[in-house]
Amino acid sequence: MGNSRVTVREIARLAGVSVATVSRVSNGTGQVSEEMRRRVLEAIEKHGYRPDHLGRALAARRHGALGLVFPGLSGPYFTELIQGFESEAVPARASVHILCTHLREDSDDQVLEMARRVDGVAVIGGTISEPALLRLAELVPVVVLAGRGPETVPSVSVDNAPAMTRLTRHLLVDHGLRRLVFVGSPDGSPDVSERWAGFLAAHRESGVTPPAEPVRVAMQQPDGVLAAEQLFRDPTTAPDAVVCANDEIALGALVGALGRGLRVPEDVVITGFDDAPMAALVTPPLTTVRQPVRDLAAEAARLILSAVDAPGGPAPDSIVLPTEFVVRRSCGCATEPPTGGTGK
Amino acid sequence: MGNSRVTVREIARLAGVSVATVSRVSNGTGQVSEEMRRRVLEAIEKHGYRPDHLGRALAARRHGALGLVFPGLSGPYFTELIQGFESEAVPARASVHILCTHLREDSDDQVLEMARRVDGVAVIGGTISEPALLRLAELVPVVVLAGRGPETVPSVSVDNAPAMTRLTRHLLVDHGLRRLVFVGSPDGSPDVSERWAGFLAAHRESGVTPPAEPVRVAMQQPDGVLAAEQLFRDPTTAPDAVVCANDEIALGALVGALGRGLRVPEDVVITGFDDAPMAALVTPPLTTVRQPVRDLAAEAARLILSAVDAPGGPAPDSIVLPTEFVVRRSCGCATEPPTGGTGK
DNA sequence: TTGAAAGCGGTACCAT
DNA sequence: ATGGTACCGCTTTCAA
Repeated sequence: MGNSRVTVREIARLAGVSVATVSRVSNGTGQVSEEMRRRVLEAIEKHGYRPDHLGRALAARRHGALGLVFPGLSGPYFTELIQGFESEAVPARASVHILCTHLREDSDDQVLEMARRVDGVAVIGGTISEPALLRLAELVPVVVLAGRGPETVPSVSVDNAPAMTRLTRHLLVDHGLRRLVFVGSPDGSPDVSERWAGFLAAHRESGVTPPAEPVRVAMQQPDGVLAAEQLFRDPTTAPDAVVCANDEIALGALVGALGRGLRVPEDVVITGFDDAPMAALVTPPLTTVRQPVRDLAAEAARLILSAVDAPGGPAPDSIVLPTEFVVRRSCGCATEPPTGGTGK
Repeated sequence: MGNSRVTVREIARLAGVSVATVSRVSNGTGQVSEEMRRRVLEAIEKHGYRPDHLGRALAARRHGALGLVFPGLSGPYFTELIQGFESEAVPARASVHILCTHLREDSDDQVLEMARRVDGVAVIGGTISEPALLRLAELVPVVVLAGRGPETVPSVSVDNAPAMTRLTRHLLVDHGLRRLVFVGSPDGSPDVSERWAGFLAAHRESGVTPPAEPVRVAMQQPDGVLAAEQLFRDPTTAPDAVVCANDEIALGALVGALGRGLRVPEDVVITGFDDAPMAALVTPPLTTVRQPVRDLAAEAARLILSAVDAPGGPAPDSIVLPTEFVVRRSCGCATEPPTGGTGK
């Protein structure tokens, strides 16, 4: 399997210098005379020497890798997340390990195992147990992405609750809607749980009785159409508005509603969360909340990277990024006037 | 950062045995007396010793990691792909490194860099240059996923061309459609290029003149709606049928067509490829080609894993997995009679 | 400036 | 069955 078996000693022998010198040259550290440097470089070039990552990592006691743990990637949200994370990791010469705990019982162990192969880990909120998170945090720097961890673990998230309150208030107050439902499972995901809380808060604020329970479904398009089927089966109990935990669900619900011959927003209002690329392209375009997913992940990577570089430093503060309410047609608005920050 | 600093020597000293014995116990290799084993286990337990992955990897000259390279993950296709790959890697105690070359100029270098950190790599067809692929292959075992590489590099793919020919023939012959368009870019993706070829072949077969060029767009839902907008802007040049390179595009095109007030399949037929979960759930359900994405990735992982275990062995044969034509309503069929293998 | 040598954390061969 | 020890490939003192 090729020439990857060339080692420092080999090069040292070939160039007639010591391994220390080779190391210095290949790393650009220390002082090396022009003459030596030339000889070494020549040998390196000639034999295609590239320092072995393992040897280097062992000596440096650093893997040069970051971990990213999520439930099971799906949809544009995770796409953005991974790319945002990579956008910071790659320039820092750190590779990215991913782990989908999705549907696996032993995910806590898997994560702990991963901790032995990376310098730091970002965990999507809700993917592993709190004890496991704590254990993990004493092994490597950890940050919770999209959620909140125990006090000691920093996190990066968005202002889900106020954003969802704002959106729900718009439906309740500006559009006078009364029978709203919330689609999504607050149980496993901190994000969704906060959005559900924001949904409830807006109801409380307006004195409208909210539904007792959310419609619990997963976060993908198919789940949205399934939810729509269930919600619109019986016209007498059908809601005025379907507030979805994310755009994927909303897109599915929209397809499902349209497929049953309903008009949106005339017969039913549908809203999302994320502002995924499709949100603006469907008919009617989706009213939603834009969140900076890429930045979120990039911020997480940055936090970890700096914790890795400054071991023993103070735990970084948690970060909450702002969202933006995006009004389009699916909520019943004719145009898009009231845009702007979440506003509190 | 916790007790991860416990080493073999430490444990050996604590248990009053040699490092060799500790190693034997912690690996379950060799013969160890009950007494020794107990003492060692006790010390291990007490100090929470877990062998360091780097030390182990260096000694074994094996990373215990596999790489997965793709253009830029998006949509259900890549979700399935990653999970299929992981489903084989994780049980083999190999972690998964991912690399999205998407929009990066130096992807060839990135991939070569990755090769130094993993034992083998799966590369999605069309993501890196052929020279880079060859270089890569002399560093570690490589398999091309969804595409074909140079003769010496094994690949795993599906029978794209015949499958697409079958689907197109159905439109041409069974439905008598004449003005078909193909949406997708054959350029970067071997999969798409084969599907385009299959599309052309069916036309040739039936003596129908195919469009001179495909409608080149990326592989996601937004691209599909954009394509629809462009295709249906001018009614006089609108196609009878939109054959999409994958379901994502088809879903987008469907949304776009429906959004413009067109009826599907009455006004225009739309077909996909993949049989993603949404395909069966939209209205009308999508006629498409089912491909075993998960199996594809799992097979790739298996191939790499066995190449890693049997270094110097013969290059494994390339594998072509069968697809299944799935007839639903979007092609104009009332029901779903003609199902079955691709048939050749 | 350069080199010898001591690790980094494990594994495994070779004696005993 | 057990222990001593030489690696694995690279970095980094410490002397010269």
